[in-house]
Amino acid sequence: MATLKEIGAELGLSAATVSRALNGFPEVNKQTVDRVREAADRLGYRPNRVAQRLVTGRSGMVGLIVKIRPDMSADQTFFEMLTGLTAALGAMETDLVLAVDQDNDPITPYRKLLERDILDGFILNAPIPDDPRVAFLQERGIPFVMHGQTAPDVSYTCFGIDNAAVSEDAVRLLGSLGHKRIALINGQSRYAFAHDRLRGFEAAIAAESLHVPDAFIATDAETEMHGYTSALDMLAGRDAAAPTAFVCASTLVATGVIRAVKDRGLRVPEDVSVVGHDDVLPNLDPAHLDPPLTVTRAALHDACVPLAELLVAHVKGAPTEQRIERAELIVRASTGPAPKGGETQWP
Amino acid sequence: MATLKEIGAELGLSAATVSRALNGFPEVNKQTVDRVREAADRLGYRPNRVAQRLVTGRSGMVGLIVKIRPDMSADQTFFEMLTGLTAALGAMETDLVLAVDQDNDPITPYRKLLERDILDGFILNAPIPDDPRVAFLQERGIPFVMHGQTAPDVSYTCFGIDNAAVSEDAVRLLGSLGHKRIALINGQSRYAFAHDRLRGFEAAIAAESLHVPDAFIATDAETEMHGYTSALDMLAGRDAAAPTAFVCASTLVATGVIRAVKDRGLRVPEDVSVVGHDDVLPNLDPAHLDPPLTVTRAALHDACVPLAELLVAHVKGAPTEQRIERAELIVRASTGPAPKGGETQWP
DNA sequence: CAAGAAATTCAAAACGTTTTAAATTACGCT
DNA sequence: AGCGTAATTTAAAACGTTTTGAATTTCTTG
Repeated sequence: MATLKEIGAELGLSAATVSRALNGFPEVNKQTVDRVREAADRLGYRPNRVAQRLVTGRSGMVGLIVKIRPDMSADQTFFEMLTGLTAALGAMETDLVLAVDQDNDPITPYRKLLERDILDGFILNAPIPDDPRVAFLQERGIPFVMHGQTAPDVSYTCFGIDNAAVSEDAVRLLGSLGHKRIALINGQSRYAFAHDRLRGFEAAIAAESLHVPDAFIATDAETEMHGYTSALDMLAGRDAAAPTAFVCASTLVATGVIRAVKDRGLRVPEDVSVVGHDDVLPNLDPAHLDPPLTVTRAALHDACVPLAELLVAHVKGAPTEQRIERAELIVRASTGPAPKGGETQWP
Repeated sequence: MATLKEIGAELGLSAATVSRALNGFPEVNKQTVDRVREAADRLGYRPNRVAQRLVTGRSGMVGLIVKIRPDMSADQTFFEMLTGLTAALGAMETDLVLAVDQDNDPITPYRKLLERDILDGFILNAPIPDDPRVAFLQERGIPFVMHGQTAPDVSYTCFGIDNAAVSEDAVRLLGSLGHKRIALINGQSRYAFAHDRLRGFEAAIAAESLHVPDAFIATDAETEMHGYTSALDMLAGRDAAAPTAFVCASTLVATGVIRAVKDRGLRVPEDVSVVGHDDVLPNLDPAHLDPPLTVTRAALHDACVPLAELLVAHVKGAPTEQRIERAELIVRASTGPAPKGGETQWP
């Protein structure tokens, strides 16, 4: 309720000095800083955000556009990101404005929100290869941060994990355990991350001097059921030709794969090894599966603070920056040595 | 990009007159209004929201706090409301700030958001009887609008449907068709709406001079499965004592009830009538069920514009206002005359 | 045509902050 | 003392709008 001017009057200072004292400018006397801090506390000063924004020219709000599926079901990961982002942005005095994308055209919601002219920037998620949103925002000079990236090397600000390395780590682990026939049950092929996973998979397979038939690569797996049916298909062939290891898009898909392996009368990891990827979502702990699941792990909520920081910095004028981190490989009981003698182990 | 001052300079007017012209003040010359409008269009004028907010003292942002369940699944109705509210508020130059409630304490998220001192008011949903949020906000004088109400007569601003009337209309219809044994499969008992539905149900039953045993009232039904199991339980008793009609909390619950009736070897509506309540959610059209479902209908998205209007008006100083509308009764093929001769019809 | 009323417009203040450029004070050194 | 420099503070402008109170113009009417 108190203003800078009031604090200044209280202490016999100008509003300018009070402002500088509270914002930690170096040229203000240490004693003065203390007096100002005390008075601000005492009077319950809270900066008027609107006034700050008027003078800085920024609104203090960034946009997130949520894509809704036709059935309007919420993505399991949505709330995880929403919680993390509101918290991370809130700590930086920035608000998150949500809009909902119901159109087929991916950029109309951005255009609509920009027309209202109240946003400093955007957080983009779920990039697809050659994402049209990137071109749209870049040519207008609108700051944004991408969660993930549309291609291995990009020039815009982004944060995410190295999805090629995710597959590479999994394949390298399985290769070192002697597996020769490794299958990939990949995620939604329209997204860039799935392309990266596939690329990393193929590169690692080649590096291990292995060969993978087309039938060992499934796409668009999202649910437990997808994992189940895909794995069942691959395990249904002649035993000698079936995979001995699965690299899965997610923990959820991996649970389906494990169920398929068991239904086929096989054991994990004695007959078939399974690797998943762990986004660290609530109530889906890969360590509590039977058997505990070997995963590459990168908590989705760990992305929120970096995303917020990168975006806010960029809005304030910082140059674009790319931060791509490596997921952690956590080996648990779902991976083991390739079955000895190969096909003879099958029931 | 253009400012009021620039438009004024262009036309030889003061910024004040331009402001008034654009805001439709009556004292400005008609010709001037036209000239200003034209120039504003031509120069692509957009009012600077931040400046407006600084001078009006309002932030132009209202808060919505989303309650997340332990499993972090999104409420089916959440996106429906989110879409509608962002659109309705956007049309009134107001932004929606979302926060996520993960606590058990229902008011901490409100306190946190208020501390940041950037919100003009709140939209509350899913009221429970004697909702603590109401007292909290009222004693601080924070404007809010409630979707629904905590009790039949309240003094705060709210919008919703008459949930007692929902049950009354259903029971009255069934009564007029000769049904004597009517069951209620009610929603989550912690919410106020379920209390209202029960109250209306009991009042209507009494008005029809009927009697309903306790076993005919189920609570906390949310899913298709809840409807299925509850109905199966009630239909499992001696035929002569089983209900001939069900009043259901929702369309989803009603689909479960219909499935139970069919599994029991009975027909809808020849043996058992079913009434649901239609929130008009995507991909859940009661008219396309088999048989088409008789419902009380009140589209959830129709609440968004009134909620936005009531809140914005209240923020601007309008007194509290209660708007409770009556849901529409739509009779379809799932309701019919009570089976003749009563129990003799049963297989 | 003057006076009064009505219609229209304007200049200036206000909102609360940041920032620029200038002013003041303090300090060290000859 | 005096001078230059560094440290600290200030006054004022700026952001773009709304609103107040006054001023100007136009219209009526006697």
